[in-house]
Amino acid sequence: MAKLSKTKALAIVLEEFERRKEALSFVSLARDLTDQMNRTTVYRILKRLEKDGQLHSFTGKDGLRWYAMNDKALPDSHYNSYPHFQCEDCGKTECLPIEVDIPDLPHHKIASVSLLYVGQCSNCEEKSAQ
Amino acid sequence: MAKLSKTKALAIVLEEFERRKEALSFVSLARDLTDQMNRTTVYRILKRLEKDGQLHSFTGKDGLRWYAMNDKALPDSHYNSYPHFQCEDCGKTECLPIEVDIPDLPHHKIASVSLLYVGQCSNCEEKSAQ
DNA sequence: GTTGTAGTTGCAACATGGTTGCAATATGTT
DNA sequence: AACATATTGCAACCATGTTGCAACTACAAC
Repeated sequence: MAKLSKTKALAIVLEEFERRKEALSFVSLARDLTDQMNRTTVYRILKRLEKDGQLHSFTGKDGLRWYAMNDKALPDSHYNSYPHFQCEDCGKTECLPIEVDIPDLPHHKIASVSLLYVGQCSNCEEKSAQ
Repeated sequence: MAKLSKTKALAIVLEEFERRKEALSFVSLARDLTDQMNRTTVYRILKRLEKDGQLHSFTGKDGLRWYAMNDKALPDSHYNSYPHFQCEDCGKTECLPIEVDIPDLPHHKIASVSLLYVGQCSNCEEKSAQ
């Protein structure tokens, strides 16, 4: 298994990530592409691309699964402690291109660390300040 | 609204947290208490206790909602950046009684930060080492 | 203790996210 | 072209979380 075929659906999903340049939830992506493919297909393409190392995934503040492109300049291991931001008003989610120094835990074997900042994006902050 | 009545169900839930001294997911708690109350009741009691400041909640690695008792010695604000650990083998989740220094983000108004370590608990590490 | 009100519970129903089995189809290799 | 393998659509399913409503319980005022 697991030889990545170049299908139309795969291309559409990848284009979507390249065009929008932001993290996308499975749910919203499936909704946006509903005319072009079945949501099961979206679901499986995301899994495939993640396994293939082109995307990484994380859990948003509401427990939804989000996906974003991997930066080819970074080693895979970077994504073991990759910080993200999610806006509590509009739900929009960003990858944060920063390194955060996370201390080790004694007596635990740590495989990965997820760090999610929750707050207002600049857009929503402006709106709510009016 | 929001005056906390001392009901039997509430007492049972609180006892469960005090007895087990660990984080509990809504799902497992509802399952464990299934003979004693309806899962909707568990669900609402957890919400109530969280609002009341006796519990805090967070999202586990699989997107499930977890609850744990607040340490009365700590200010509420502590729970805005409270780290947790979850075992990737057995799913067990712990509150980590440590402070992690999370850097501010420029151009973002941060309300809270969630930090989840994922790895093996000492129990599962032993098992898998055999 | 009786009464009244506000808060709580059970139940059934529902919404959503995520997942699988399977048959039909597309891809890529020889 | 023929074959093996990977991919897709569909329908079905499961789990988590959530709500509306009527019945009930806690509790404070009397």
